[in-house]
Amino acid sequence: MASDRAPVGRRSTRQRLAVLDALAEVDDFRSAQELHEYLRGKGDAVGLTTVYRTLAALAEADEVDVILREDGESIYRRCSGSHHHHLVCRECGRTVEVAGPTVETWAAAVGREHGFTDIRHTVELIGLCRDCSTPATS
Amino acid sequence: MASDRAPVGRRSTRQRLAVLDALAEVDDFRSAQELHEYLRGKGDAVGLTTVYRTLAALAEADEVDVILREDGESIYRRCSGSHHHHLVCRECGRTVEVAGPTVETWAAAVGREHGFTDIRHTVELIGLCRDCSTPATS
DNA sequence: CCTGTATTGACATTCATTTTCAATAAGACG
DNA sequence: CGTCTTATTGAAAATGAATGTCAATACAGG
Ligand SMILES: [Zn+2]
Ligand SMILES: [Zn+2]
Ligand SMILES: [Zn+2]
Ligand SMILES: [Zn+2]
Repeated sequence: MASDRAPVGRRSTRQRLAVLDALAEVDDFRSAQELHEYLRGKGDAVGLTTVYRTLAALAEADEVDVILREDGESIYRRCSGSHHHHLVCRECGRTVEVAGPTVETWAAAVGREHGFTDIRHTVELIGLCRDCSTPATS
Repeated sequence: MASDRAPVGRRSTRQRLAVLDALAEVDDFRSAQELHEYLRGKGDAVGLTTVYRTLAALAEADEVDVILREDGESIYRRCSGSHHHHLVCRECGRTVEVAGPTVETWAAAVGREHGFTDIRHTVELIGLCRDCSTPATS
């Protein structure tokens, strides 16, 4: 069944399944280090190197989203196939996926206007979710 | 004249002027390491630590723009005060500043729609400029 | 000039990510 | 099943950006 899920010369190993499981369980952005730690906690340990390699492969295959945190560390998340952006709460990390036809159009227009082609873009939104923006300390 | 250019307790040193000069000369995004190398080449050497410190201070004071390159390294550029985004050529690095009222509006709307407040955003465009998109090897 | 304090920079340190490479396991074939 | 080929793993070392340390130095005011 999973005919095109396993590119030629790609084997199915305990480690890869473990990383995929972890990504499914914590449906949220996590760094490679964090996932490695999480797996270790579950008793389902996977070498850090392998976590990095697996995530890189998944990102390459567009099976996960990668964004750069402000401190430069990459964080990964299992991701719906189609193109979209993220609205992330800077307090609790809650993430909402957002489709942005508006931005896509804008990006293309701006590029054309300046003679640029093959435009790609990075768009991330950061804010405070409803829960986290309450005045606090009741 | 430059009354508010030098915050209280900030001295004017050869090193700081050198970094500012460098930023003025290469009117383009450069990493701290690259600027350090550039200054060393000009014979106007400045310690790497100082380059980092100076850039951080300038960024803090909104005198330079900072963006995260895809490899996670921070790159800096002398910057016009008002808020804007960048359209960068992935080949030659040519940069165009772009004002994006469209995106600002979209970002605010999306945030509101999901109950988020205090929205900030990251928007960068990457493409090929006219020169670099020619079929090549003429 | 003198002096107090901000600043500098060589060096050490941290920490994410990558590289190395010998040991291991997946999967094909008989 | 065994066997063999090759992808995969992971511990340890290497890389490289960024930050911390701290004694030496230079700015600026008096
Ligand atoms: Zn929140
Ligand atoms: Zn988009
Ligand atoms: Zn903007
Ligand atoms: Zn170009």
